Formats: sequence, structure tokens, C-alpha cells
Amino acid sequence: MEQIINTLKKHGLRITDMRRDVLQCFAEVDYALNHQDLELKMSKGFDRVTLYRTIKTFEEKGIIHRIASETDSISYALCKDSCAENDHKHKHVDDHIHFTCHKCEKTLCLDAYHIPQIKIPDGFQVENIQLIVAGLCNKCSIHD
Amino acid sequence: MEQIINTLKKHGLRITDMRRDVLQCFAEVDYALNHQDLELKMSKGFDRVTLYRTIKTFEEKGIIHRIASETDSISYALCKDSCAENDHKHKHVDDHIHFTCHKCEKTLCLDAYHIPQIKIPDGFQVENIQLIVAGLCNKCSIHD
DNA sequence: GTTTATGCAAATTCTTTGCAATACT
DNA sequence: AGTATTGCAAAGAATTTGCATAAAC
Repeated sequence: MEQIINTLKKHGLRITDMRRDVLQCFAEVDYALNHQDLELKMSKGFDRVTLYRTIKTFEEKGIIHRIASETDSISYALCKDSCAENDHKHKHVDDHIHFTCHKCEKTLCLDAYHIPQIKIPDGFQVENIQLIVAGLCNKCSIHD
Repeated sequence: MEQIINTLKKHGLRITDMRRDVLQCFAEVDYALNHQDLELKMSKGFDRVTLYRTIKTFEEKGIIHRIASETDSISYALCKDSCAENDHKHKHVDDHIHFTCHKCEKTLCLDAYHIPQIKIPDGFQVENIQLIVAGLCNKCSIHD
């Protein structure tokens, strides 16, 4: 909670219920959440539009980052400190691998597993790399 | 054209205008197309609903594969033969890198560039890997 | 002649915008 | 007090479903 307020302050955002709740949602889980996941986790009575705006703000400030996945459109996860340095024109740098489970449908950040060096054709400029592995996560692969 | 008809036949699909047109669109470009791209490329007068169904069918049959990207939702590209072997329960296997350009916003299949070997934590089962590099493509990086 | 695919209407769901009321600092 | 954020209404897109018609085999 202390943590959450600090995060907001650090990025120059006012402390509001919605923002606290959303950050709380992310703090409670170890996987990425999409818009719908957040709606379901939120205490009911919240406003959908505000949620859209909150997500957008967090993304712009570098508090959360997008994770693309083939299955469920776009989901989000908290950024590590290393990536949230720059308030204006935040450019997210992900160096870890994401894993999407086909069974529980959760997307995890494998923070300890880094994206290897890769080759790209001449003339291409790399700004950002995403590596998404899909399959069965450690929990789901047991019952298989 | 011959090619297109063969593709449809090979997957047990009837030859229709819509299907021919959609495959034609993919054949004409060397980058991935999303739903909206296809709408714009299609000869006008087509039906949006049928396009949804066509994309879905092609995906199920393994004629096209999804490419996730943070920016534009989901796009599609033609599968190589190697990946379209299995009609029922098609499981797409991509071994090449995808590149999304931030300027022209196109997503390319870098067929000649393969995803390197990666490490995953114990207990996770890998079924599929996507590596998406974003930045400036060879054409757009020139004017920069 | 059968079966599959299409086109249309309509229902749902998702996302964005504008603006007045409210809450934060 | 001054500014940022919210909540609501409403508009605009995107996506899905059902069903009768038309096209493919």
C-alpha cells in the first residue's frame, strides 16, 4: 500500500481510488492482466471509461507495459524499476521473456530469463524486442 | 491464381470470390495484414461479416497464422507449406522472426531469420515461440 | 440435390469523446 | 483556489449470431 502510493507519487500522479485499486490488482498477481481481467478483479461499481484512461496513463508513465499475445489481444504487467526511469516519452525496454499458458491462459513475466542476442537483416533498426513463449506453465503441465 | 485455387482445394475449401480475393491480398504483399488492412485492400462491396468468417476459416485450416504485436492488435500472414501440413487441429509452428516497423507500421516475416534456442524454467512446456522485433524497417530507416 | 458459404439485419461488446461535477494537492 | 481526475451519456467501432438466399460441388 505504501508501495503503491509511492509509485503514483514518483510519477507525479494524484492518489485516487481507481489508481490504487488497479495497482493493487497488479500487485496481487504474478501474471499479466488485460482490460477484461481488471474489470473482473475490480470492486464492482467502478467506471469502465475511467479504467481505460487509467490504463492509458499508467502505460504512458511507464508504470505498466504492454504484452502482446496471439490469443488474448493485449495485456499489461507492472514494469520493473529499471524500465520506469523516464517520465516523458517513456520508451519501454523489456529484456525478459513472456510466457503464455494455453491452459490457464495466463501470461507471466519470466523476469530471470532474458532475450538472447539476435541477428536482424542489414538496414533494420531495432528499438524493442518481444519474445513470447506459449505452452503449458509449470502449474498446468503437472496435470497433463 | 492457379496457386490460390490449389491452396483452397488442398484444405478442402470451396472456391469462392471472397476466399480468392483474400488470398490474393496476402499474395500481393510481403507483410502481415490485419482485419482493417484487408478491408481496405478488398474490392469494395464485400461483406464485413464474411471477411471475419473467412479469416477464421483460414486460420483454422492453417492457411494463415496470427502475429501478435503491441501496437496493432492481431495481424495475419500466409503460412509456409511446412506449417500447413495438418488439417484438423492445426498447430502453427513459426520458426522465423517478425519485424514491426514503427514508421510504416508494417509487420514483416523475416523468413530467413530464425528464433534462437532459448532457456525456459523447469516445468514449463513450450509449444510455440514468437519473436517480434520492433523498430524501423530497411525502407523507413533510410529517411531518418 | 446436398451441403457449404454468403449477405443482411440486428444484437453485443469494446472503445472513444465531451463535458459537468468531484476530488486531490 | 486551481488543476487533474472522474462519472455519465452518448457516439462510434468492432465483433458475433441467426437465418434465409445463393453458390459450389
